[in-house]
Amino acid sequence: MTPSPELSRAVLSDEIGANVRGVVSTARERARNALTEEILESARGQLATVGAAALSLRAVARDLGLASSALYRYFPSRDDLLTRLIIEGYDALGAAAEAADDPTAQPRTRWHAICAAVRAWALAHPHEYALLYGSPVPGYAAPQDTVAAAGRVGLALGRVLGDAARAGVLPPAEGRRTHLVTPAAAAGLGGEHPDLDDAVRARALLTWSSLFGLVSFELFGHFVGVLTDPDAFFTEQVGELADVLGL
Amino acid sequence: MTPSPELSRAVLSDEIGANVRGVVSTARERARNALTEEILESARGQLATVGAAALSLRAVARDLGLASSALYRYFPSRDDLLTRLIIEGYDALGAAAEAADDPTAQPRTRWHAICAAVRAWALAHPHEYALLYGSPVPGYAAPQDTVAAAGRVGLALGRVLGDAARAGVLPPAEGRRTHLVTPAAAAGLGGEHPDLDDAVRARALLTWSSLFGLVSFELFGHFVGVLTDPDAFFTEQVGELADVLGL
DNA sequence: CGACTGACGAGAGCGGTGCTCTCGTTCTGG
DNA sequence: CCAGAACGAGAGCACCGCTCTCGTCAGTCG
Repeated sequence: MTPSPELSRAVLSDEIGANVRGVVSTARERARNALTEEILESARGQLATVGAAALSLRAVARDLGLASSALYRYFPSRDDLLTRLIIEGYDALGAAAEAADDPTAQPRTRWHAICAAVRAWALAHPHEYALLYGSPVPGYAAPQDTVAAAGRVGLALGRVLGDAARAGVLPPAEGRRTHLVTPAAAAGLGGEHPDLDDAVRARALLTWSSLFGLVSFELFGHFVGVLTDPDAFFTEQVGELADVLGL
Repeated sequence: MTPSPELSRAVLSDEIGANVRGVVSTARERARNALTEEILESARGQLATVGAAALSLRAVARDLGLASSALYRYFPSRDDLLTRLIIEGYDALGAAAEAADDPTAQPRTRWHAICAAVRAWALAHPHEYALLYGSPVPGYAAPQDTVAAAGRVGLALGRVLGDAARAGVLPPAEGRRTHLVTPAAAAGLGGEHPDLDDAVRARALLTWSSLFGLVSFELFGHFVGVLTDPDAFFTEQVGELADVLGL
């Protein structure tokens, strides 16, 4: 069990040495970054076409003309590669949500825009969406990196709620002083405002999960044979959720 | 490509010959049924402990002291075994929902009871729940058998809605004559009643998917660090959904 | 400048998977 | 009773994730 000198820290933590200044110095390091990106690029393609479950390291290696063992110099395991893709996915979805949000618009319009953007992204990237919001890999414990990225969509929705409160659009809250919602989460759900109490924040979490419930049901086939016009249905129900929020 | 005489129809359609009268005649058939059940029993155990992704036919065979190839006499592929487990899962969840429903109670109480039963079942059978409502296996097309079983929970909720309408508990509907909801699905969502129009039915589908959105988020870890009391949160939000439904 | 050390890619190999094919055996219906 | 179907075992194929070793090359330090 003596630690092999072969295994360098660089494999586990991407950023080292000269790279702290954001400058890639040595040729080796440049090659390493380039190949890492090529691996991710190939893995992204696999994910998009065959899905996470069928994504294989050996296929990525074949794609790049590498020996499969060489990949382990860059990602310690298949799970680590998937984790990276998960983070990228959350980031892409969050970016799509933020791009759709016009902070100068009415809260209700913003809510509609963000929800529509989430659904559009999911329909355009079904396998990536399934990786993010489908069944987690058995025994998969989300590393701390992922939870940060995962919050981005929720934060976008939380901003809308907070801005609505500060604009005086929300109905007055009872000022309930329970604590169903964690302080950390509450901070991301619009921050402090008299019109935002624990009940309102809890309802915000309900609408958040309902949004993904709607998208997941549509994407995973639970609405097959049930809906005639998924588009119209979705926008109508997003409106219902806005009512629940008081937007 | 001449069809091998080895492959009998019995492998694909369980019910044949003397079994149509519900009577198992030959010893061979009795043995076949018994072994099929043993395979399923072992597979259920695997599913519950390691999850669907890690469920392996070879492990089941080892468990039963069989050669792995022998399993293919009973299930043509791993996917077929999983399909069987999916159907059983939907059935078990539906049974739990129905068992929790007291048709003599108030609609809102019934709604709460069914939702609580769904969540309880999911928490007690996380891997089974993930198999039903997590990401579908890539390229997996749900056989017709599964959709029937899958509807059971929805039907239970639909009965509550219909009974509420007939009891005059629901607020009057606008009588909107759109058709977002399929006639077949509408039939299961309480049937025909003046207080049940397309808008109400669509809202029912929203609350249905929201229920599973809540449960999935809790089970798949999206509420970690967000909620202090998942139980209290859930019942409160189920109440909100009941408000949306007008129960 | 040269030597050493660490990073690297290739290849073989291990144990696992789903699935197929063949081959004896055993049961069963005509 | 006997032909044919059903069956279980076993070998084998093509994959998979992952490990280990080995020769090579680059970068650093004396």
